[in-house]
Amino acid sequence: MENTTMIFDVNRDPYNHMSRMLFGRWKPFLLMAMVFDEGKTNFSDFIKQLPISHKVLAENLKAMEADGLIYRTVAAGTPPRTEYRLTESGLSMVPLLRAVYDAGWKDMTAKGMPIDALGEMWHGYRERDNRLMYRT
Amino acid sequence: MENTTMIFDVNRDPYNHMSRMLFGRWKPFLLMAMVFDEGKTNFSDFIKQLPISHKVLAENLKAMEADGLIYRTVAAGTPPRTEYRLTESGLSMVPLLRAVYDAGWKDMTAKGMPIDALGEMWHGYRERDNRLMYRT
DNA sequence: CAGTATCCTTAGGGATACTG
DNA sequence: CAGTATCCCTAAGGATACTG
Repeated sequence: MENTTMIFDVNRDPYNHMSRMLFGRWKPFLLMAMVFDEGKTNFSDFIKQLPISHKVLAENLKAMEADGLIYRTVAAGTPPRTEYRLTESGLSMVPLLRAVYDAGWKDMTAKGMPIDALGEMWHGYRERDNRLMYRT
Repeated sequence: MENTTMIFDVNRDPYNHMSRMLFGRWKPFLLMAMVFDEGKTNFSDFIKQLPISHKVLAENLKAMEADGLIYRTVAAGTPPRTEYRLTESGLSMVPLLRAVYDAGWKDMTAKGMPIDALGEMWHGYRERDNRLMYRT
């Protein structure tokens, strides 16, 4: 066969798919928040737990919904309450997230890098203290 | 305890550490290239296999060296040959990369999204064909 | 061959204010 | 409460040319 110029299309690659769908700056936290809240979290609870803006939160939740990781329910009332829950697909990503967190935790520890204490609470590396984990 | 304003420092979080160190646009490919080349790859071999610019490649390799994932050797000669190899630490990341690739491959397949054929060759989902995988 | 050096474009995120 | 709408800023990456 002669010279071929066939090259990678990185945009059709599973790594990039996962980076986009699951490993942005906020998505692992949003997903894990739903796990720790026993499956449902409302909009303002995300805000209380993370230094994220409304805009970025809304964007991320929309993308995750479009990717089939979560779904949204609105309970009527005044004011109405919107809850976000994990789908089966979203739940299936948890072990992978934990594996990534574990590898990162070990690498940072080995290198003597400081690790956020609240993150450790979220992930079971430190005892949870809800007085610290929620802004009121 | 009264109201506390303690919040996350996402920059001290293992997810972000891993995203930065291992999951950029190119790093999984650079790392896997070294695995498939039996541990050593020289600068231009990366260029031949990926649509990456010299500048971005150099930046990524430097960062990976600083993070202890790879190391560099220069063999004297005309021209000199520079080889990059995985460290123990870099090699230890391979199972995690495979797990992420697998999850992404399955998710994309389930959703009917097209997957890059060359990437599949790299990851053992399709038989390797070096005539396709190298630009000459 | 194995890089630097410049310059440019874009996506992701941040701050703030407004609305049903 | 649960979002939109604006505007801004920076970091990652791309194109191209140059060098020991």
